[in-house]
Amino acid sequence: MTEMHLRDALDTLKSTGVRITPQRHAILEFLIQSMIHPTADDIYRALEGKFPNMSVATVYNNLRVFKEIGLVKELTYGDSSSRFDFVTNDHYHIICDSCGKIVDFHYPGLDEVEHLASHVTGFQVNTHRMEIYGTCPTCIPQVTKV
Amino acid sequence: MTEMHLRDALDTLKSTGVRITPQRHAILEFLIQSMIHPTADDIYRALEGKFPNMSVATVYNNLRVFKEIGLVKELTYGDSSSRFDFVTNDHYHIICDSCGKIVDFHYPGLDEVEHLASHVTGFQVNTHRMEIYGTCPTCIPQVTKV
DNA sequence: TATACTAATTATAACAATTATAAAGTAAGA
DNA sequence: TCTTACTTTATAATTGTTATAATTAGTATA
Repeated sequence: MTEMHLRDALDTLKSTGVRITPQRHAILEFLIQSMIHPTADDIYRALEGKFPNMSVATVYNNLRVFKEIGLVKELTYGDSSSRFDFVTNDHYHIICDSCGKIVDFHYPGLDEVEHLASHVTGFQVNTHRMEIYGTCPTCIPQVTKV
Repeated sequence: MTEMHLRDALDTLKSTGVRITPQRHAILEFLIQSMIHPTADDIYRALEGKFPNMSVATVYNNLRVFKEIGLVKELTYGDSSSRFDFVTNDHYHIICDSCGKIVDFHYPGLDEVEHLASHVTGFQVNTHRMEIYGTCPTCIPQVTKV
């Protein structure tokens, strides 16, 4: 699973003429196998064992590159720093207001909203984003108790 | 229309025990009558004529207060700074990728998504956000032309 | 395989949005 | 009016992100 995604991602790099460096390889690998929708800093700290000299700028630069070629999505929630998500099939996120955990879920039918929005506003629609906020099962007891 | 919203908003302040200061009054008034979903800095600059000594911190503090009592929503898109939106009835935003314009539109049926998400993930759902991205009618000619 | 060219990385500085702090000022109830 | 707790102000600090310039390293080509 991870290997397949990684191989696909590296192919995408090759076919778009983006050089495959050890840092890029490692960042992609981490993004793919990570389930935590990491921040740039998460990635930086996760890889500083393997690349003691890597600069934060490298992380940001490459995340920008990955975004440009469509491998990665940037998630900007209310909190200070962006999170990054390796793009597989379309999914949405549900976020715990209490502990911040992000869980993926899938919902097929949001194309209709795009059509309506396009019709009402005259925009040419490209894409959309949606997030749901709530309390995760782990946090419900704490939040509910008086 | 503006007056009504403003009166309601001031009532909300009173009933939640938040003091009504001239700065708060002006920030709310600006948020309500402004159609541009302003940034904190937009607000600050819009009011520096009326309040030459107002501090940016005041703007941020009060936007936080307004958010806490539900008068205002913070919109965090990809770009650097947050935008703020006075909460009236539920609406969504469609954003032009080319010029950044934000247009409101209304769509009733997203409760179903909340239910499904709740069912699949076990979360207790509070709210959601959605934005649509595309090209606005004004920008379509520029983007389309070869 | 060696060479050369171009792009990527690093280290650092700069920047910009936001938040923290402490002192001075003020809204609103007694 | 007086008092007190909350707000504002001014400023400094913090933090996430980007720009710069020099060094390093992929990759195509011979």
